[in-house]
Order: sequence, then C-alpha cells, then structure tokens
Amino acid sequence: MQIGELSERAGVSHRTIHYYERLGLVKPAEREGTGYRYYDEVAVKRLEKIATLKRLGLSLDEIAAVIDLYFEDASGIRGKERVLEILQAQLVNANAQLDELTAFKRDLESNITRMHALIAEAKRT
Amino acid sequence: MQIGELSERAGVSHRTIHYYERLGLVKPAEREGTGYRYYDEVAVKRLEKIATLKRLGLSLDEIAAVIDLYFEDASGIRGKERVLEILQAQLVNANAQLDELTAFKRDLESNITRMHALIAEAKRT
DNA sequence: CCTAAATCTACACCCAACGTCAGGTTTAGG
DNA sequence: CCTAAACCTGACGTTGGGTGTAGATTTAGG
Repeated sequence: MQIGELSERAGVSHRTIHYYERLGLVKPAEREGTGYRYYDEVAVKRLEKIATLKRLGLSLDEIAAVIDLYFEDASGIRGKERVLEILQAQLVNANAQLDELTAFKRDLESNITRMHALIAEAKRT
Repeated sequence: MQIGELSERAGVSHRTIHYYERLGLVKPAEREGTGYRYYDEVAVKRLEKIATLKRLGLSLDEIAAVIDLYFEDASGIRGKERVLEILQAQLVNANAQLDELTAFKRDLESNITRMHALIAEAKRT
C-alpha cells in the first residue's frame, strides 16, 4: 500500500508519516528506486500503537525508544531482559496514572453532584 | 508571600507563573502600586491543581476553563450550567482514558509474562 | 542611607509536533 | 501515449508551553 492509503487507514496525515519516519518511528517496507514508499499491514498497526502511546502521554522520542519491542523480538537474553525492564517501568507508570485518573474521576463526579444541587437550588428561588 | 517563594513551594519557575497569569490561570492576591505580586496560600494549591490537571492531559486553556470551580463558585445559573457541561465532558473523557489505560496495562502484563517465559527458556538451553 | 537581592515589563527565542506551499517526479487508467 | 492524481523533497509557518535576557524599579538588612 502507498502512503495515501496508510494515511487514511491509520488516521494520520502523510506529512505526519514523513515526520515519524525522520524520527525513526516508522519506515516503508520498500522504496524501489523511484522514491515512492510502500507499506505493509504492520505499518498500520505500528501507527495505531504510536497513537495509543501518545495518548498515554509519551513523547515521540520516548515512543521511538520502545516501539520496536512491540513488533520484533529482542534478540539474546540481554535484549529480552532490557525489554522486560522497560515494560515493568511502563507498568509502574500506568498504575500511577490509573490512580491519579481514578481520583480525578471521583473528584469530577462529586463536583457534578454539587453543581446539580446548586442549579436546582438556584432554580427554586 | 512573593513570587519567589510561591515559585519554590509550587515547584514552577516564576516565569511560568507570569505566563499562567497571562492565561488567567492564577492571579496575585494583591498588587499594591509598586508592581510586586503578593500571593496567599490558595495560590500554592492552585498551582498544584494545575499541575495535576496537566498530568491528566488537559491543555492550559482547558484548565483555565475549569480551575475556578475548584476555588470559587461560578456565579449565576448560566455559569453553573456551563461548568456542569464542561465537567460532564471531562468525565466522558476520563472514562475513555481509563478504558484505554486499562487495556494498555493488560497488554503490558501479558508481554511481561511472555518475556519472563522467553528468558526462562533461553536460560534453560 | 546604601546596596545587593528580588521583582517588574517586554521582547525574543526555544522545542515538539505538526501543517502549508511550491515545484518537480511518478504512476495508473482511458 | 497523455494527463490527472498521487507522490516526492525542502523550506517555511504555526501552535502550545514555556525560557532567556535586558534594563529599570523595589525592597530589606546592615
């Protein structure tokens, strides 16, 4: 598939794909002499994973550092141990974010209740 | 307290406080003729709340739209209804983020398990 | 009263993460 | 074979969230 289709399917602009390529986040499956980029299905998954990691608050540089481990196996025991470390660090992080988000949600809910009450009261008078 | 102390206690630079002031996120308790800004304890709390909301992924503009409701009551029924809308939108958002984060965490855990297995196997051989 | 430290305003600059534009090349379909 | 649509590169613009710096003013402590 060419960059246009990839762009459409992954929901990012082709300029963004170019940009990500420069940062080492994605690369075309092949680029025969002509210059056109051709991608495979994995590229779609990759861009989707990038989007997810971005939503979790990682910078593009941070994503570049870990994205590969979702799509190729680390070689050698050292590589695997390194990957394991990174994954565990991310897990700790995710748990912290979950806690914060949960507290925020509770906060929101109580404020919503309060607002409802205030509005009801204001209407009564 | 002056801006230096506020800066120190809230863990943000005084330049950032100036910047936030321009965006309407904080304002000094008083500014007598001289020009110096003087803050009270609430300002510390405010800056901490801003930091929290930022960590949750809100932009400074979005924060500006809701921060007041943590520290003063919206005036008038229209104001309260507006605040309610914003809160409810944020709740929807928070729920979506929670779902995504939970899925991400599951993913991480399964990858961690897999890595453990791969490492154990590699060591056996 | 004097001076060093803190603060003031205003403008310029920085980085990340793109988007826009221009001018040229490649491809696919009729 | 021709042309419109897709693609290429490179340079420049933009937005968000700040930081740096200069030159002037204010304050506090000895």
